[in-house]
Amino acid sequence: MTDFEKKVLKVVCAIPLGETRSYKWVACKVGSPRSWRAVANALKKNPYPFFIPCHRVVKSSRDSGGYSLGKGLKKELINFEKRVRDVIQ
DNA sequence: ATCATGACTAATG
DNA sequence: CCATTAGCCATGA
Repeated sequence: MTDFEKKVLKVVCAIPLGETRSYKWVACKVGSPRSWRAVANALKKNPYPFFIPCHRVVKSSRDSGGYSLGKGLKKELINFEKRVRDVIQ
C-alpha cells in the first residue's frame, strides 16, 4: 500500500451511505485536484472491494464508471444502498 | 530515469 | 447524442 492509496481509500470510506461522488471529487479531497486518474488506479487495486465502498465513486458524467467485480454489480450496490438509506431515513 | 497503462474529464465537432 | 482529442498522475516494468 502506498500513501496515496491510503489517502484515497480513507476519503472513499467517508462517503455517506447511498451517496455517490466523482473521481475528481475524491482527487480534490486527497489534496491534489488533478490526480483523478491516479485515484482510479488506486481504486482498481483496492484489495477489499466490499469493506471499502469504492462502488460509491462514479464518473462525473453520472455514468456508473467501472468496478473490479463488474460495473453491473456496482449499479446494483448503489441502488441497494439508496434503498437502505430511504428505509433508515 | 523513461514509458505505457488505466474503474477519468472536459472541450470540441 | 456520439466520437475524437488532449490532458492528467501514480504505479510497475
